[in-house]
Amino acid sequence: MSTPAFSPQREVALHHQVRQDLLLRLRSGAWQPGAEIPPEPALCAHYGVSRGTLRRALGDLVNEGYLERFRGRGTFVAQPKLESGLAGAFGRFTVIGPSLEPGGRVLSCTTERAQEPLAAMLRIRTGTEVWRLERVRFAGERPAALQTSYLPRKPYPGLDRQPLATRFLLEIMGERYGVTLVRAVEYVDPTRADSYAAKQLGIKPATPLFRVERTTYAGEDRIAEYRVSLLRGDIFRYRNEFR
Amino acid sequence: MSTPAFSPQREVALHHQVRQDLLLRLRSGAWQPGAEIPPEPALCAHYGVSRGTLRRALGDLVNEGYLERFRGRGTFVAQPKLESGLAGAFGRFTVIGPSLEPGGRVLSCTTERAQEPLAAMLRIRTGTEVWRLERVRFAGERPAALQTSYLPRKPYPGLDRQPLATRFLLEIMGERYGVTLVRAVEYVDPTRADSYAAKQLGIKPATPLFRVERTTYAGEDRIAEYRVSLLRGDIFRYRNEFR
DNA sequence: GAGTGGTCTAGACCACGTT
DNA sequence: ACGTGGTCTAGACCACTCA
Repeated sequence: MSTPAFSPQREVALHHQVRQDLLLRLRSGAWQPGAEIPPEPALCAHYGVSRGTLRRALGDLVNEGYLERFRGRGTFVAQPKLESGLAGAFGRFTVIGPSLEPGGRVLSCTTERAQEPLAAMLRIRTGTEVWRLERVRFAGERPAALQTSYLPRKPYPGLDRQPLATRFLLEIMGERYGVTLVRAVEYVDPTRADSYAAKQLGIKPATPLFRVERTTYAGEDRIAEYRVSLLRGDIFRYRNEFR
Repeated sequence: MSTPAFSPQREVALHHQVRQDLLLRLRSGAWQPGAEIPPEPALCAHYGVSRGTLRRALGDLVNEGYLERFRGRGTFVAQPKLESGLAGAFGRFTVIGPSLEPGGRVLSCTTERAQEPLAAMLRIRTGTEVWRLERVRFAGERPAALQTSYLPRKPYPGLDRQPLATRFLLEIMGERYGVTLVRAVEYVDPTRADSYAAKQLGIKPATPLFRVERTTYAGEDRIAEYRVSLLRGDIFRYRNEFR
C-alpha cells in the first residue's frame, strides 16, 4: 500500500473521508473486481483511525454494493452486476414525470363480491365484499392515469362518501380509517390502450401504456389495497439505477 | 414505554433483536408515522444495551426508510411515501423473468460516425467513430430481447472479432479491454413492436414491449456504453418495492 | 443550558475459514 | 494456531435545537 497520503480535514466526518478515499481506489481501477483488499488492521494503520471508524466506512461501501465481506476470509471488491435479469442484480428506481395530483375524477365507487383472481390478490375468501374504485388521475390539466382500486369493504365503511376526488386514497385510508401503510409492491408491464382507456385518458387507442399492478400492505402480511393503474407512456418513464 | 419484556437470545446478534423489536412497534402502529420515539438513553436502558448497539439498530432502520433522525431534535417515525411519482418516493426494483443468456445472435457489428442525438448520449463530439452492435438475446430457446449497443470505437479495437455471440458484452469490456464498469442508469418506456423487431423476436407486430435505454459508466462520468433494448413484455416484468 | 443525535476511540471477546 | 471480520461495551467530545 503506497498511497500518496491521507490528510484528513476537520469539518468532515472521518469515516466519510475514509470512504471517499477507498471509493477512489475502487473507481480508478486500482483495485479490480474480485480482488481482496487489505484487512482491517492494515487499513486502520494506513488511515490512522480506530477500527470503529474504519468499519463504518467499509460498512457503507458494503451497503452500496461496492464491497463484499466474509468472516474468516477477507474483504473483496464486488463484481458489478449491471446485467438486467441477472441474479443479484437490483437497484433503485424512481418514476420520472409530473406529480400525480391527489384525487381525480371518480368514475365509480361501488361494492361487489370478490371472485377468484381478485380474492387471491387480496388474500380474502371468495365472495367477500370489496370496494371497487375507478378514477382518472391528473398531472396538471392532463389525464395521466386510469386507476382501479380494490379494498376489502369491512375496514372502510362509507368510503364512497370520502373526498376521493381531492385527496390521495392512501391518505384517506391512513387519516380517516387509521390504517398504517407500511410497504407496497408493484409489478410493471407494457401494454396498450384499449378503446375505453383511450377515451378516459384522451389518447388514441393502442397508445403504449404502463400497466402497474400494486399491492399495498398495512401490516406485515395484511393487504390494504390492490390497484391496477394504466399510466400514459408519453408522460411517465421509470428510471432505474444500478450500483 | 411499557413493553412486556425484552429477553434477548444468544445466537442472534443483539442489534438485530433490538431492530426487530423496534420494527414490531412500528409495524403494529404502536408508534404512528410522524411521532417521536424515545431518545437513545431511554432505549439503551430499556433494552439493556450499549449505545453503540442501539445505534446500529436505529441506523439500520433509518437506512431502510422507517425512521428519520435529526440532530438536536430527536428520532421520528418516517411517513411512508408509497405514492408513485411523489417527491422522495423511491424503492428497489428487480427484473422478473428468465435470465438472459450471454451473447446471442449477432445481427451486425459495424462502425459509424456518431450523429447528434447519439453523440450527446455518449458525451462525445459529433463525427467520432463508434461501434454499433445489434444482437438478439435469448432466454432459453426463445428470443427475448433485441439490443443495439453503441460504444466509442477508440477504446475497443477489434470488438467485432470478440466472442460477442457467447459472452456478456459487459464481461468482454471488462476482461478484454480492462474497463471497470461502475454503474448504470436505465430509462424504461412502454412501446410496441414494429415489423422489424417483431420479426427478430418472433412475435406479432404491435406486441407490447419495454424499451430500455441504458447508459453504463466506466468512471464517475465516463460513458462506456449506450444501449437500447426492446424487451418482450410477455416474458419480462419489473418488480418494484417501496419502503 | 439541557437534551438531542453524530463522531471517534480503545479494548475485549467471539465465530468462522484457512493453514 | 492464526488471521479474518462480527459484535459489544464504556466513555468521551462535539454540533445542533429548543426553551
